[in-house]
Amino acid sequence: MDEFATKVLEEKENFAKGEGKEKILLEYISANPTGPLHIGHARGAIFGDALTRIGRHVGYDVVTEYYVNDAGRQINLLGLSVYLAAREILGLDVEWPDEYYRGDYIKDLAREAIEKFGKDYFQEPVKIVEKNGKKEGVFEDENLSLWAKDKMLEVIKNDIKALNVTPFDNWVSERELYKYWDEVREILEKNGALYEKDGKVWLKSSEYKDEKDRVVVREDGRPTYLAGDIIYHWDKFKRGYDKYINIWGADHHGYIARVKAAIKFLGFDPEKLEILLSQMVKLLKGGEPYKMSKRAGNFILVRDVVEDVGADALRFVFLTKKADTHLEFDVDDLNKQDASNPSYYVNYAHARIRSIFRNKGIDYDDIKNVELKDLTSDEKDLLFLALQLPYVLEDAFSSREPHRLTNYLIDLASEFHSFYNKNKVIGSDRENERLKILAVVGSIIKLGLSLLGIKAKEKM
RNA sequence: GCGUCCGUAGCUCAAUUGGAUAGAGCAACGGACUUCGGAUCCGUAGGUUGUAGGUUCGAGUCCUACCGGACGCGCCA
Repeated sequence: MDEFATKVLEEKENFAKGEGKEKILLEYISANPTGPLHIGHARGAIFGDALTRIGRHVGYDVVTEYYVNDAGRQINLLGLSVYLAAREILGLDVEWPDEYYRGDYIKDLAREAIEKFGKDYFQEPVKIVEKNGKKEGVFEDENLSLWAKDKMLEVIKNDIKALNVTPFDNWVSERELYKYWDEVREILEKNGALYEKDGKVWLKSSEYKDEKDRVVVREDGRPTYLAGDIIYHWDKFKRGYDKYINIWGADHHGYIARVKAAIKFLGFDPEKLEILLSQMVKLLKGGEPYKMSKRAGNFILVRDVVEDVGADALRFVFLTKKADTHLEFDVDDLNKQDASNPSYYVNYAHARIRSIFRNKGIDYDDIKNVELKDLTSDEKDLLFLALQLPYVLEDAFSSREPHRLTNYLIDLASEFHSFYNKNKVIGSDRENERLKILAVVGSIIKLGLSLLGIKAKEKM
């Protein structure tokens, strides 16, 4: 054990590092660029980032990717919403359709759009038509839609940064992928995946576990969203990774079968695609359910929560639980900066250790050559647990369950606090041995937290 | 109705993937050295793991049915 303890202190943040494992493409968040990230997105974001950090540390070549849904109806709806909001600001008549995005960010965008495009741009009223019993706005100006989309992407990038999520390696645009549609369609046809019916083109996804076949080209010739996703996965698989991981919101689970079917029809191995679901977060506020709807504009912004409690506390809360089970918590609880927040518990353990070294006026390096022998059982237990980190990391990544690392850190902190209350360090006749053990524990906590994207506190 | 997932202490969640007496935190109660930082520690209490069967040496974990909940069942994304 002494040998490993010394290794922890010598290698510091490089302890338990591996290399040369599988190449993995990890796609996550991929929220529509039609609004800022809300608390539901945060769970997937934090989950994906923890996986990335842990995976990279233990030696996987993890490449991260965000798929930008910058085509289709939602983007059009965004442009329409900004246009209408601008007219309202300008004091012009507005007839509201049934569906449009609202919320302060739309108004902010509208004000900016007036600056950028000029007042005259918004003179023409929006025609409203009845479609399937719903009032729909007719809006065809791509310029405003795409401009608004780019603005939203900037906002999302800032939200990602605020969450302390490692910057993405790739941003892939759905819009740009459609130019490969003919090529992909040819492959599908050659593999007998498509047929025509009622003037539409269908994918035989029911041949591979899907409930029914799916339309990929509409009657008017426009490919559907699924077509875009097929192109995207074709593009992914062509890039030749060992494994592909997608993190989706659990509400998309019904989509898995058709995408896997498509991959098979493209001639690739669907087993290489692993889809992880991040369950919805059920939020309460003051004990009452907090209903989130993007269109209604009453959702909790990542930005606001981070401003309120900090990214670290939010990350810790999410990373203590499995990502694919339901999670419920009260927004008001995030404001409580007390013991009910386990991130304080772990951080406190670290801060205590640092405090001991401050009092002693030395650092970890100064005691790394102390030989550990004849350890008491308390000392042995604590050191042994701290040295489990490499196994925990391996396990947390291969099971895709970063919460195992978090719970391990809570265990380790608990073991330490207990030890601390029972055993004097400074001034004891085993001072040097104990300092070395605490140095190991401190290093491990710091490293573990950093792999969760949390910075260990020196003082609290 | 069909499909996917879930149901563990009053509350929020764990349980080394089928292993020994199901564990933490919060809430409750009782204690701890005038502190190497009490944001801590020690203890008490709290459970027939939704219900009923089944598989086996062994089930919170696997299978079946039922009860309860979430989500999906768009030519939206």
